[in-house]
Amino acid sequence: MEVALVHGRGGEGWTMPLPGGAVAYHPDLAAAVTAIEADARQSSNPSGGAREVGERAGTASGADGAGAGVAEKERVEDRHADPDPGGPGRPDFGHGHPDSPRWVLADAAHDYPPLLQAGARLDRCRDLRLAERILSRVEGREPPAVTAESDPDAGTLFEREPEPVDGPAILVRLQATWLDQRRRTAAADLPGLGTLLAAESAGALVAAEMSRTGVPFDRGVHDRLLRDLLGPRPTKGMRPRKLQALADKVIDAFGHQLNPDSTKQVLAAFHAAGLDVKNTHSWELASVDHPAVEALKVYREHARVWSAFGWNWADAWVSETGAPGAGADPAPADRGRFRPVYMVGGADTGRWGTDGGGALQLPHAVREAIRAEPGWKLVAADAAQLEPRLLAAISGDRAMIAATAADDLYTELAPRLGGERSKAKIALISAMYGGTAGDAAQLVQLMKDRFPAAFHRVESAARTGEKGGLVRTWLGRTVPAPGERWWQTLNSEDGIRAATGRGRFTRNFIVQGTAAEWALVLLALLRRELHERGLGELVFFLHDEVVVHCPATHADTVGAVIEQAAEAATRTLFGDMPVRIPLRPKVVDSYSEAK
DNA sequence: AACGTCAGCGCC
DNA sequence: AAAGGGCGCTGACGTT
Repeated sequence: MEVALVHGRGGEGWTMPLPGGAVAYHPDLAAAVTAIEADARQSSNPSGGAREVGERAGTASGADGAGAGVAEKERVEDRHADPDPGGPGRPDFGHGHPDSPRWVLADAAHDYPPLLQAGARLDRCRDLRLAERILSRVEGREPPAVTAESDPDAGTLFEREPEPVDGPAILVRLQATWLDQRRRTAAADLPGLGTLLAAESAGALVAAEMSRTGVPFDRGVHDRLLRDLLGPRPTKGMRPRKLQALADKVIDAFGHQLNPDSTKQVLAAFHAAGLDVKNTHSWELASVDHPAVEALKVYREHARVWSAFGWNWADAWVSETGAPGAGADPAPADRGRFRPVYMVGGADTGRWGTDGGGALQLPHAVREAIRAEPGWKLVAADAAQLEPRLLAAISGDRAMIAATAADDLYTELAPRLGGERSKAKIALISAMYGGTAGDAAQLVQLMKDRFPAAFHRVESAARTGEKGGLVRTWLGRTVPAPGERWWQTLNSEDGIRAATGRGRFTRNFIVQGTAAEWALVLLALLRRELHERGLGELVFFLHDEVVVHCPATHADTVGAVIEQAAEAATRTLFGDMPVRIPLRPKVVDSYSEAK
């Protein structure tokens, strides 16, 4: 087995060719990174002309089936032989040039940022850590816990091994893991699994790139929003003036001192006022007639913005512009970029999470501060009613698939689901989430009558989950198997509750998880297209919406590209099935104008 | 002082 | 507006 260490321009760290044009990569030691940084400084184009690492290292690999001039037909055939394909005709969603390898990384979240820092861009990759989790769960197991012991740098890739491995030896481990995963992917015999692994890995690249790019953010606007809501920024340890006034209103309403942040004190205060409330949730208090209720509600809303998305938050998460694209104009002083850390596959369903920054919970109250830079626009696009559309697709319910032709699915279905749009919405959401309260039970019954295939799909997922079984998304992402404790307590009261809860989870999993993978494929295709055509930068992703930052002159083109990517994502998952999943792009200056 | 859990609520 | 799956983040509170 040939092992190559590629120095300088084009390749960094340890690499080793693998079958099928893939290249194992490991960022060996700080020394290699230092060398890259020195090189990047010399080449003096850290942003606009990011180098394609793949373009050079591919020649170093000399791997089979990857020579220049390979006919398109052969490439397609090769894809069919490959258990790890990507998008249509383009393995792993990269641009698919013959000399562009698939980089096999132990953990892109760890290994890719230094490469980005050095000015490199990976076209496509396989993330072994993310793939391992997906494959383990397909097999009904839990992936090994991520601990210091299983740190790839210590040479123990998904297995505990006492002796450290370093230098080229790590590549042997990477290769073994990759081959093992290929074998398991093929053995799983799930037609979408290769696409899922490719999309997850592409997502890892997108996440690292987006964290680096950041969301354009206007500190001045943010400060103005906060001042309007809270008053001027207070000195440390003090509440903002307007927030303190709200706290005083709560105190006045109760007629005695208390801390409105303390649920214990608030609950006691309601009890002292002769009101028998179980807790202080907003919905529990909604039916309570007491002057403190409204004051408390407003206090909590504002306190939330202050503590979670206020000045301290901006200090911690908004950094200098460093705009990769918006080069020419010097950015105004209060411009910055919000740079959250994304966790690909952070939720079991495959949705992303964040590790700090709260990017996935940005309140609408501060979204006005997310603003395009001068001469640029934000193109924000969200998929309307993504989950019910995917329920139609995965269940094969013909009547519901036909209804996805409409822009507003709920209005389209209303005549058959209770008459009003709002009732159709409850019927669908309750079917997908397992709701039973209020009108829900009756409306779900309507679902059963009018759309039996769709109804059966979520019901059987719930039944499987209650019994401890496994359910999978369209592409094959699989729920975690129940733990030992789940089985042991099965017949107790707690066990029954846990089983019902798991049923609700698996019911929702097939829909939410398929939505997550559709969005992942969309992101992967969009990333490739934006880069190939040099149109703009992906800056934000939130479950079913994307935001691209681009020069104003490109905005309409970007909108069209986003719509095309959505259509391509739908075809990647569902082929000729006549399901429609529209994505509505909107060109705006501020994120608050979207939606 | 540091850490974990809970209640509550932000987003999809 | 409700119903209800998935998250992250906060301050309070209880424990070490």
